Amino acid sequence: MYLEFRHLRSIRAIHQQGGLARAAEVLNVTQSALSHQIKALEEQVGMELFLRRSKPLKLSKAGHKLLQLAEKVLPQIDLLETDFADLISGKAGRMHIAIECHACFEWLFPVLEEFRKGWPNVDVDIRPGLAFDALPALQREEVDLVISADPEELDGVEFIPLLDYEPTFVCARSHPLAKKPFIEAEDFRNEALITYPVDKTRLDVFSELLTPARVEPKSLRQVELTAVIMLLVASGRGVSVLPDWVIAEEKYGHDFVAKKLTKNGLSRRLYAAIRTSEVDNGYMRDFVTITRDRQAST
Amino acid sequence: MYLEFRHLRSIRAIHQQGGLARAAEVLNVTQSALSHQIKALEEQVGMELFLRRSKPLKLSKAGHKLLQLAEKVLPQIDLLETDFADLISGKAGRMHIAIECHACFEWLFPVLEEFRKGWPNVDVDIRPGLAFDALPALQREEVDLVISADPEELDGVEFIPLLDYEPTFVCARSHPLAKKPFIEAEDFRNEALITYPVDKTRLDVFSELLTPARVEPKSLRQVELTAVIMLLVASGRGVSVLPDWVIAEEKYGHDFVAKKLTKNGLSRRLYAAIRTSEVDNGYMRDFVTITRDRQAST
DNA sequence: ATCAAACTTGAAGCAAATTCATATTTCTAA
DNA sequence: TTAGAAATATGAATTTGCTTCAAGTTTGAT
Repeated sequence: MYLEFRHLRSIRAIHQQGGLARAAEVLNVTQSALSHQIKALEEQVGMELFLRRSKPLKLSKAGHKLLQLAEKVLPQIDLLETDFADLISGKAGRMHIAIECHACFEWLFPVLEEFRKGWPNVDVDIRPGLAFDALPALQREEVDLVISADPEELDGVEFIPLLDYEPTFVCARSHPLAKKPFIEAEDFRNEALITYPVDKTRLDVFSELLTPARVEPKSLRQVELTAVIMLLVASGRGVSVLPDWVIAEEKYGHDFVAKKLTKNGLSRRLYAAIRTSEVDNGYMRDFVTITRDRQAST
Repeated sequence: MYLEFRHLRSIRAIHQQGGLARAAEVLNVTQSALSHQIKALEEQVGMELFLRRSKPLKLSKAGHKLLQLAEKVLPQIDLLETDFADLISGKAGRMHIAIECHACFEWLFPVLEEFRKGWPNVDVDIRPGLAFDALPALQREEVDLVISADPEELDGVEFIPLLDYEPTFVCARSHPLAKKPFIEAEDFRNEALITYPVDKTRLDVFSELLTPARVEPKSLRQVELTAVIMLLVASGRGVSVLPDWVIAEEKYGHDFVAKKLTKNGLSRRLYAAIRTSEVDNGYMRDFVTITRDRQAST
């Protein structure tokens, strides 16, 4: 059946106005056009849509069905228009986040919790599992924001500083290294290092310390969850290097000690990678603001 | 916004097929046409609907909104088509009934109860309150069936016999007339007659008996409800004339007696008035059949 | 780097919706 | 009943805008 919104609009208008002539005015067409249109529709459908004998042109059974559909469907288009207006004005949108760092969950969740309140029409999601090629995915618009510590010159992508953190050494209270004022690369030679299960190049310990110093730890163990890492460390099964914000979390207890790496400590910076076309988006900017504010307040 | 179903169909097809070329085949247009159409839509909306950089053409945020609408709306058109098919084939329809006789409720309700089971897609309703000009309303298609005892030659309307009944005299057991073998017009001269609140010309007692005999009852009282009439009659407050099927109803008790009117009794016939165009409708015929069957089985 | 596949673009053609002018129907009131 | 007015229907002409054609551009794969 060849039905179009135009037809539904006509049916509704004719019903509301109670006649072709008035409906035609409302619809900004001639009365003749409406007459032709309805006639064509009736041929399509194979039934009369209106009862012509009565003067306040009444709907037939089939006409009622059509009107019913019109009243259900047409308002949805209006809704769509406001949706589009929201999208254009930047009140609505999508912010699917790819995180390259496992530990980021720790601060990201609270930030998103706050964010959602201010931007109810923004579709927020976290997409783990594509840590490896998150930036290409950003360019392909598969995700909209990548949390990364390694900014690079990339076409159509901008890196906005989010927060600074300090990769920090942790070991059990009873551990021999717990007595040193700070930790150096050489200290890892005899240790069992616990890390997240990602490539060495993405781990601060290696990229910032061990690889330049050409030091390999005695053994390596990869663990998915931050809580488990802390558990293993606290019970003396190994040492680890984690961002300072993780160590500050109360929930992991106090059976471990944290130490600077190198005399002055390391410093790393996290960035939000965003498509250049979206850096001015209200919600994108707000996400950055919220993150920085929370960081500053701790 | 100028949106049409065509656009929704296109969006859906492109999404399903993953590309303009394949979608164009499905939609039976050239791929160029689709390209133009989408481009025009995007200009309308003010946003891109698809992400062109990726090969399996992906939807943008705005595109998703449209797809969402399409998946909600397009199936409803298909439903409409089956509705229309039902209407044309006569499986669905409307049967709004106007009754001229008050007492008809008694047998009509059970009939409709049975009818509904067989014709779930027929919209059944009883419309009291237009007893006076029910037949013009039938012609104007405001109602679809009129129950009437007075068939007339009317353009586009047919009268189909439904059932025969006998207008029967009722009075209290203790009433003097209860002893007579049958009742004549003259017997009403000293009686208080209770009738439904309608014009005399529509009351069997008058049209069939009293008016021809030029007899007026001592007094007249109009009562709406059948049950109340029976109550008044049983308690000796007056006499009445009702169809035999009412008197047969168990629920009205047995504190009254029924008598023939005139020696051989009166006989009246009820008709279903239907527009000629609908006499062959499956459900119209079935309504008649059900009514006759129930009548025969009592 | 080159080729093929897929999409875009502009101009021309064409079908279908609209308009104009007029006829017909329906309603109202005398 | 019959005008007269209002509303709807109809037919031909016109215009709109969708579609196609033909050629260009981009994208992805080898």
